[in-house]
Amino acid sequence: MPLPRFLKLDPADRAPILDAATREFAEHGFEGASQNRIIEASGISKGAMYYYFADKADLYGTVVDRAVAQMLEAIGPLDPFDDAPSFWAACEAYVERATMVAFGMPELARLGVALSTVVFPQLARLAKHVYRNEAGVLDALAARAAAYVEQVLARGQRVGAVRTDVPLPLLTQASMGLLMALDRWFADNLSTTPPDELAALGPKSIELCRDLLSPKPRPNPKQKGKES
Amino acid sequence: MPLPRFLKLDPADRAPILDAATREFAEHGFEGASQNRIIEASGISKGAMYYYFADKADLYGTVVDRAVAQMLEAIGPLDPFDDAPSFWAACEAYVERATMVAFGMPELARLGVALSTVVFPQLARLAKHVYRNEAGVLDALAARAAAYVEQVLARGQRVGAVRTDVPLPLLTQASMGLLMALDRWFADNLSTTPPDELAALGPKSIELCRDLLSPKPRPNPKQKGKES
DNA sequence: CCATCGGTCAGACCGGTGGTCTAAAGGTCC
DNA sequence: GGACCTTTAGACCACCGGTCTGACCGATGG
Repeated sequence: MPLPRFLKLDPADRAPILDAATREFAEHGFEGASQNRIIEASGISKGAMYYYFADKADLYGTVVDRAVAQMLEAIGPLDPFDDAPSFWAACEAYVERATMVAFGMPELARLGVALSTVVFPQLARLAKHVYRNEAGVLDALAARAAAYVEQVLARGQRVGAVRTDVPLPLLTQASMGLLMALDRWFADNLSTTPPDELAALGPKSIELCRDLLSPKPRPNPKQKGKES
Repeated sequence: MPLPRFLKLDPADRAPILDAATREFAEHGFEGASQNRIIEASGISKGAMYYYFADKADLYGTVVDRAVAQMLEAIGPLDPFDDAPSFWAACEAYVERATMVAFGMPELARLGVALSTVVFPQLARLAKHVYRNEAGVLDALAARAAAYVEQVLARGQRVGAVRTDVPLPLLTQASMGLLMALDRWFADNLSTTPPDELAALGPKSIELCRDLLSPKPRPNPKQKGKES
């Protein structure tokens, strides 16, 4: 995303700029961040900044990309699986790892890339009407994540762990929405809920996902009478 | 939210200000909207504007409040119900009405208050790290909507339509996340999906909600072995 | 040896932003 | 008529993201 000149820079010269920008964006968000402050903090001139990056959104995109790459690398790939139970076990483990990573690098996470945003965003699209979309940066991120989740669900379908009676893209959106909400709830209630209760709720939330996503035996799709 | 002086104003004097602000916010979002343009369009002076409203966020909050009130009134209350099937029927009808309303007043909906945001937001909290939160305006909205959904779910629990094995606030968040995602998907795919397919998907999405929220018969919570 | 060249970058500058402030006008009471 | 409070106009402020001029630098070649 940055202008090619920036990539030709010595990494030791690149880092302070991205670090300063990361700090500023993490602290104030995109709109609230001051390009001028970043310039001052990174010790380069305004001319240099606009020589390396097209504009503020470009800088933000570069910063976010770096952070996401770091987080994804720290989380690692989905464990292998070959049937429905192992699929769900792999998902549970992945989410757990992602949570740990997010807690391990809170500044990165706060970059506008809360855990939920990295792993299952769609956030940008949701927010589009309210907030300005940082020149498509988050859209791209959301699309990437959606593609990833969709692929995971497709693999889940192949081993019979995920329902096939709903269009996959819709199921993907639904899953991301649910996961985001769950994630959010845990983040919000971490400090106010007793740890043992919280621990019990982890499996519960996986259960919610399974209830949503598992194939459902429907007696007769044509009939709709209520049976006690 | 506005300063009390504003409320003492003749409604005929209030309207043009709010109308101009609504138009500007709907078109450009909060950050993108220009206070100066609103002032110019509403025909008052800058001094008057800051005499009536504390700041931009205050004006935005007032505008949003009015729009939400209009939408909620247009949607109406949840139909009465007395058992699980009638509960789900009432929910389906409500969502359907909400959708119609949102389509009927797209400018209002686009105010930053997409349907999903009015009815099941939590959006603001999600987006907090990325975007600036318009001085708590959306937080308040989200809290109000969450309270409403939670109350509906509690009533659903009372008639046996909603599971009780998960803390209600968590279930509320989860529902809102799912509903938001579904709503979003429909909004996105409205133009590119054949109408008949879309019509078939409406009930499907209600089915997803039911799968998530219905009480689940669990054989034995202590045992965890996989049975083929 | 010097002129020129592209690449790099410093910082003055621009229009626009949200928000403040002064001072005058209007309304209403004694 | 004068005092007092409310309302209003718009100059003004600091800061914003972004542009642009021109200084500086190392490489090239005549």
